[in-house]
Amino acid sequence: MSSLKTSLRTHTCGELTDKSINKKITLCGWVNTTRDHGGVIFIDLRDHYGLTQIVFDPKSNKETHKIAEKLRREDVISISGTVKSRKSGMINKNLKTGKIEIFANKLEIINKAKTPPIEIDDRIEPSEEIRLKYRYLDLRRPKMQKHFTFRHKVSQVAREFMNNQKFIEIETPLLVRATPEGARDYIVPSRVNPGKFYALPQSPQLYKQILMISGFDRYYQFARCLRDEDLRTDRQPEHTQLDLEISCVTSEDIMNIVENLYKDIFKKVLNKSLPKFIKLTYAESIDKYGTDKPDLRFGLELINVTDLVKKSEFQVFKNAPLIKCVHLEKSKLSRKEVDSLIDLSIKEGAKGLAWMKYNGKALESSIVKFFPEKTQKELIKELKLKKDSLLLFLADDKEVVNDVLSKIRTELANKLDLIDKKDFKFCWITDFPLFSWNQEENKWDAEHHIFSMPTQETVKYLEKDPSKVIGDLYDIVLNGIELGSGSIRINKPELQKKVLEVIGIPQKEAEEKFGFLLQAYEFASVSHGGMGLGFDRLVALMLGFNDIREVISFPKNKAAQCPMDSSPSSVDEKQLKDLHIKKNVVK
RNA sequence: GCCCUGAUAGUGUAGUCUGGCCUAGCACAUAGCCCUGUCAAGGCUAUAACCCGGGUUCAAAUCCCGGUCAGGGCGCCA
Repeated sequence: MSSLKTSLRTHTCGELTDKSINKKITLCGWVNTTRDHGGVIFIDLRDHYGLTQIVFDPKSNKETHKIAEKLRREDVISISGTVKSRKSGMINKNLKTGKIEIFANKLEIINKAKTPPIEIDDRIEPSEEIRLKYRYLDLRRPKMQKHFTFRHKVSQVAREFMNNQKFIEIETPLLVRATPEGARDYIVPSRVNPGKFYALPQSPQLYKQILMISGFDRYYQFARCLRDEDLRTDRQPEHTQLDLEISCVTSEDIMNIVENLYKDIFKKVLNKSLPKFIKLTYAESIDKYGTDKPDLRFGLELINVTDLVKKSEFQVFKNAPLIKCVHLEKSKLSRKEVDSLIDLSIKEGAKGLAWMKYNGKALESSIVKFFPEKTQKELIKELKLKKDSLLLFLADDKEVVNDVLSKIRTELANKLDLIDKKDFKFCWITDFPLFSWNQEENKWDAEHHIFSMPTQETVKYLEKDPSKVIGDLYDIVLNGIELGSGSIRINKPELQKKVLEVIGIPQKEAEEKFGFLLQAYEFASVSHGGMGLGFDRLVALMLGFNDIREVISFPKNKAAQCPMDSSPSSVDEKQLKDLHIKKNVVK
């Protein structure tokens, strides 16, 4: 007997096989398709588990056949009947239940359906707008049912892994203190505290650190994180992260645990064995790929040629602080395609993109004449050019070269189809600088977050030269997308205050805003660290999507609205009055 | 705040570059009829659309201007 048997059904639409021949059963579900032959009528009945073919034969039951003639797609019905095996020629191999069919002798229409505005079908992909407005119908589609079953599986494997590693799941508040750093907070007015506001958490960061101070050795949580910032394909106002924190660890320990977590997930969910994750320092990653989120599914590493080509008469190269190039072997790029890459570089902020082609004997391009023969020979030799090698050069200051050339690298890979879509290449990026210089505000910013521990070797530069301070920080990157980041936390209040001072939060302000955290650390904590792992992104990538809305049940549109329930909405004057809030909408 | 792209029946699209052959094509859906073995059934018939406003032109789905909406990106997102 089925474990999913209820008072209203004996089986689901996805489980009956030839083992159940002649059984009397009851199914309940949606009419997926009807095929009326004038006489016999076939109905594919659908529920979460699959499809089952129901047969209405006028010869055996006139009454039900008459009702069946009226059935339309998406009506919900309950049918009782007998499981019959199909003759050999009539087996449907595309269906789990394709070896059987149900001869109905009782049919009850539970609910007639209005004609749905979208097909419950994976053939036609409706527009984003329609999908979100009728999300409940969109979610009925087999594809979406699969996405959420898949997501559930991933989260179950992750939970199981965490539990086995002795992590305990602890929930932290949704109504929290607003934070001055980082993203814009969603704020919630407090009725009982006029003029005061809670914030919705951007992450459980402070709470999990405090949980370590409290002595909970290993914590995790599937935590909802909220940010009031503009949306993107991979950014929603709320997203889920697998948040974790561990006591008495080094970053190595944490990376090991997280690496094993991902390996376990890929093994158990996709049956894929992942090799050991590559580790790059921030400096190495910037050097080779121009970004701290490198996509390692393809090569095309950036080559620093500053010293090699600086001596040229080419003004652009002569004056540039950094010159890097990408070496494309066996290039078949047309002049037009190269031009479009040049356009891309300009759009992304470079002044241009220089190129040279090697024909097997000599370099060709309009700029070759500016380079002494010796330099040309060195280039050919050093970069091991072969016939039809194409070099794309970018000369500018450090930031522009790395930023733009990394985009050129990705563009090339997409254009030349160098990426195996089924490949998953994880890597760790470590040794991030703790601070970055904010030119607009003329101050230091925290590169990751303000609670990260400086490394022992570089902590001494904290006051003299913050740019030299390296954080005990690590990011996990999958296929060029940042999946999560973490660090060992500062657990000494004095050091924390110093770090806050560097980024322009003086002691007094620090006391006011983070006093509770600093105070907690006064009571002594073991060293600890952790990570926040983007869960929507992981699931989406595993399924081959960039769009996280594919794995979020009720996402917001680009304007952060939900077309289904029309949120955000206005509220009653009474509600506002209770909250001591006056509307002052400026347009 | 800025940039780019798009808007054609219920849904998804063709047509727009190069105005006229568009009385707007196709698929799915919907309605009706035929059909007793189909299976994302088949056949026939029918219903149904050029986002809004202005302009250019003999003529606008098509070109121009303004707006609205949607999507993608930049900024922003420690």
